[in-house]
Amino acid sequence: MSTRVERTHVAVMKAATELLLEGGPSAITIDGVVARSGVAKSTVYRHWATRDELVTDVFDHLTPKLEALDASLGFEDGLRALVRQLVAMLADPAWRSVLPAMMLLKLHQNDIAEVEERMQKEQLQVCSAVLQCGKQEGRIPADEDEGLLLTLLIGPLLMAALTGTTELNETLADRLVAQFMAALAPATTR
Amino acid sequence: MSTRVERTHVAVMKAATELLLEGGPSAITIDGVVARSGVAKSTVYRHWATRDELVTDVFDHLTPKLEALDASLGFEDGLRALVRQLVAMLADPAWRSVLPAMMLLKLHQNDIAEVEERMQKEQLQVCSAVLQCGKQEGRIPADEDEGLLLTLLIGPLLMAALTGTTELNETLADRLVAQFMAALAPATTR
DNA sequence: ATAGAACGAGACGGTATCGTACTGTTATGG
DNA sequence: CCATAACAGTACGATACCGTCTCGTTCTAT
Repeated sequence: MSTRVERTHVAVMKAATELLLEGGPSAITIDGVVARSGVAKSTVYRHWATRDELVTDVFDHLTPKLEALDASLGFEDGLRALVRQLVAMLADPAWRSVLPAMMLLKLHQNDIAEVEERMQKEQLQVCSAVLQCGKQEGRIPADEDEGLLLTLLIGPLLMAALTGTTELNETLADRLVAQFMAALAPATTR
Repeated sequence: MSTRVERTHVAVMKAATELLLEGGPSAITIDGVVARSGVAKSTVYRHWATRDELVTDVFDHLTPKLEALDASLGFEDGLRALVRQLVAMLADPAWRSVLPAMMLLKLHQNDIAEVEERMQKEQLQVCSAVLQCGKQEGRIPADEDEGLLLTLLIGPLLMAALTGTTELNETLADRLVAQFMAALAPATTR
């Protein structure tokens, strides 16, 4: 059993999230949230001081978390697991709709920029761990720029999610890992 | 010398574009455009029937064109030229700001979706020509999915433009081509 | 059981924006 | 030169939305 405060909080967040998915960020309207959630306006403003605060909270709750990978997997298996996790994340219709919204809003709204930054930082940490593993195994030169490698690795997934030119499935994931490894091979011999 | 009609048209588009870059799509306001351009509201509505029409027109005029490449370049040089052109396009600050806006709006607005679709179609044609060249040279299997290849090729550039994790320069371009070619090599031997 | 916190319902003022209408002025092509 | 198309300036009505406020009701913890 949950308290009343929790229930209304959840109801508002649910309504706001639905509005976001259906009509973009500008569709998150106090009046709209009130109408859809059944929660009174005065109650909404009891929980969030302003509309922007609510919007930011919605984005914050929608950012997917990347689970840390077991280091014992080793580089190649770890990489495969990472890409698989990224594919699952980007294949989610909700996130595919929210991601462009965040990309846009972060350019003009500091609140959203901070949320996006936190998310990226967390995800970068998980990704970086895998690359570190590759460096320890000698598959990646120690002086290699991690940001560059991650761009090469994740970029195609991002594009697939945003443009829909290619289906986000395991075929893409496997192909991507293969390409990444193939490009790495000559680098180890230099 | 230009006619008065052209001058006012340009003035309005310029003001609207500036507003878009400064504050995102929602910043394109008729009153805002009127204030900034010095063009009267009645005149704006003489050229565009509605606000959405103006916004769509702004996006349409901002979509970058990809120049068709000389087929005599051959596959590898053509690919290099293509990636160089894509880097230049995505390095443009204006386009880096407009692109996420288009990605979002196309999800909820048919006008913008059509503009984006036309752009993507044109660009795909140029990119496809290069891949066809590769197929003729036997560097790419004839049955290979072009969409998949382009995702692998362009994805990293798109990510670099959107997230800023890596600088969009020739280093990235060269690295990308190298990786792409390296991944292609084994595929020709299967 | 009861005091206090949380809530529902909705009125309200204020602001921003859209699109229209009207009047007088200015540029432009024939 | 002159008819007219294009323009400036601005008032206006219509919405949509934000955030505040009041008042009566319901839940919840002690």
